[in-house]
Amino acid sequence: MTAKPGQSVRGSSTGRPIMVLFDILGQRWTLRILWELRHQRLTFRELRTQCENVSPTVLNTRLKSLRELDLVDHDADGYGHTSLGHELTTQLATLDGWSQKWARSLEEVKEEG
Amino acid sequence: MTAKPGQSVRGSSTGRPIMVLFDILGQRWTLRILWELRHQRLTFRELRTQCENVSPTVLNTRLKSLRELDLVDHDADGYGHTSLGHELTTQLATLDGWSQKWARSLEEVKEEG
DNA sequence: ACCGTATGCTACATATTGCGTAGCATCAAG
DNA sequence: CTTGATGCTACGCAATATGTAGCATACGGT
Repeated sequence: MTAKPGQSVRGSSTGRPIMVLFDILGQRWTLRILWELRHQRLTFRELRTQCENVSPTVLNTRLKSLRELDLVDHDADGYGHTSLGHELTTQLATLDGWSQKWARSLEEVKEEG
Repeated sequence: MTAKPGQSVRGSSTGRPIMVLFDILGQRWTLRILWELRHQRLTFRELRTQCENVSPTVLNTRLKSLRELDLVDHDADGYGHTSLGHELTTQLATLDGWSQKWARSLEEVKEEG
């Protein structure tokens, strides 16, 4: 069962939306799945390939959750973002730029140390 | 061992920073830990309490990773964000507002359906 | 010296979750 | 009536998380 905002999730009985969000994003492959769908819709098998052959068991479980939470939908062209899912992924996209800066910063630490 | 940018992580051999970031954020409690430190430093035990008594095993493992990745540090006042950790958490903070909108949207779907 | 309390952290057994391979059912095209 | 693509499930094994207990250290008070 996928927890929804307003319901208690593992690690939070408040049901605060941010906690629900952290709960699902904190499951392996969820962030990656949203990410891989950022530019185009993908079939189940294409998505598997993009996600380094994640096991279909996990992929299916995640897709079920993401569909229940109205972040991903499914049609004849395969899986893709809903409008909400698109918004979320847009927010996440800002992390891409930041992560590159972060990586450079870690490099410097390594060289200095 | 904590993967760093440039090294291959579970699910990605490219070492792309965004993948490394997704790898660590996609572990249970990581997002929550960063979140709870957003306003003040906390001791190990305070942090446990804030995180609904997460097991010390997991908390310690996460803190180790976050320290290796220069997102969290530790001093006499306990654990807190590094400047990089603060930046990251600032990015995540935008998710808080979005998640509330998302929760309202899910409510509407429930009422309509 | 001794106690009470706080700190960060580890051990260990159990429970949950994820993984990888194989393969099923359905459908459309040749 | 085969071939290839689809979405998806079964199942056995491995990795990860959980929860309780407790250790070692440091501090202040008596």
